[in-house]
Amino acid sequence: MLNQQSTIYIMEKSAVITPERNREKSKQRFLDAVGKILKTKGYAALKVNDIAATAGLDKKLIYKYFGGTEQLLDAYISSQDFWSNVKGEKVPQVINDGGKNFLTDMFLEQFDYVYTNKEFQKVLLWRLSQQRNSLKKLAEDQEANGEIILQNIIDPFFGEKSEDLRAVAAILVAGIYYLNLSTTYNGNIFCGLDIKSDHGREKIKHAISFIVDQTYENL
Amino acid sequence: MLNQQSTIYIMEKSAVITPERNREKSKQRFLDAVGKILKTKGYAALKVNDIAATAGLDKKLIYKYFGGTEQLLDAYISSQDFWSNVKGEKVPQVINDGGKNFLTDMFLEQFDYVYTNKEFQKVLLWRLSQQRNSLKKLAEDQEANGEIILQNIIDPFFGEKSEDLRAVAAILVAGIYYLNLSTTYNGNIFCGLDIKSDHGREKIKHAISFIVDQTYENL
DNA sequence: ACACAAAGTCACCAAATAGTGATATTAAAA
DNA sequence: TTTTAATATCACTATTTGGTGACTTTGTGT
Repeated sequence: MLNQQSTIYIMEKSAVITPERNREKSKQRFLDAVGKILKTKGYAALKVNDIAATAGLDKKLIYKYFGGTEQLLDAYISSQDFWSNVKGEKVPQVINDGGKNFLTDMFLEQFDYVYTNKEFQKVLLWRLSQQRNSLKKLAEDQEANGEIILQNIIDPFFGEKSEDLRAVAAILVAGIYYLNLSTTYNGNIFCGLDIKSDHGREKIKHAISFIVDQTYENL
Repeated sequence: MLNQQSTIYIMEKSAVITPERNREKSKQRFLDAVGKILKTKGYAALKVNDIAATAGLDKKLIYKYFGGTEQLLDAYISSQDFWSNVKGEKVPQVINDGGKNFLTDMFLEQFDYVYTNKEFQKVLLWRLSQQRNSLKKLAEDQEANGEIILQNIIDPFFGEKSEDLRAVAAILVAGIYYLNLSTTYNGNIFCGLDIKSDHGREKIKHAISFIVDQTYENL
């Protein structure tokens, strides 16, 4: 009568949904829950109660394992590696076009990456909206990654005009981010182009390639 | 003894801070309060209690005059004209360069406008983060404004290549937005350029001009 | 089998927030 | 002056959210 056990046993196939009593696995479940909520509801919905419910565990454990929601979020952020596609390691060994093709491909790839990766989109938004040190660190990591590429590819080729290409790159990266963020909530049309349609996205990609081309030829 | 009046009278210079008992003026005070909070604390801080406190009036009036916080925010948005700087009326009568100078100036002006106008920045963020019809309508208004310019300047000059210039314009506008948003929270450095320094901003502006130039010459 | 430490749950408190009924205040009409 | 209707305030409730102490459950070593 007293203390009705809340653990639910599903008898079919002997599948048992029950806490695993494994600290590490439980921690991971909280981290996963953060990712899930972030992806589906955005950073504003990252509340302890919700996270605990999503993880299927008691919120008390968040305080026990991480110290609090803040630290859990920090742990989540540092557990992710969003810049894997823009890593310095990807810089090719042999470059004979000043890196034009490499840069173009990188921008185009990034354009699709941001488009498909909802979690990354939410992190971008999160970064714009919240003062959190771990998020700031994310931005710094990104800068550090980019810097490798810039120094290895752009600087040698453009010499003293390097900063001018950096400015073009900045506009491209920023544009790629915002275009994809914008279409999520604001609507699909931007400057009269449907950014969610294949046609619209092709036009944008074409423009990206064009801008890089022109920069290499006429800067 | 009972019911101590909270209205505060400041005797100096006979300046009296007191509710004006004027519905329209009070409504305006609420709208102003929304703008003030938005500018200083961002859209997430737009709570009834805070808005009422900032306006110096009771929150009950928000329900009475607007119906609720939602409607107040809607009223605020429609009371503002955020696209005043990108209005179709600004299109010059005589164009002999295909609108190149006009477009360049518009982009450069927009770059500075977003940089200085904190309220506008918050609205951009707000639009990216919230599901609110009035915000979506804002985006549509913006599109409508831009469309006038695009149709009057770009379409006639670029003909069937019009969509390709629209794509370049989309990247530029989006880049201008994101670069300025990013530096507010993420840090000043973007692609190795200090977007808040005069030098960095000059480089970006130079890149904007360069991209428009190249588009007009080589698209 | 037993003790015990770690995993996990639950009931509770405190603070913040949205919303409303009862009441007071005042400008202006009668 | 009195009445009245609109303006405005206040005190209260309900809900949501973050946080914690006391408890139960369970795997493991003795």
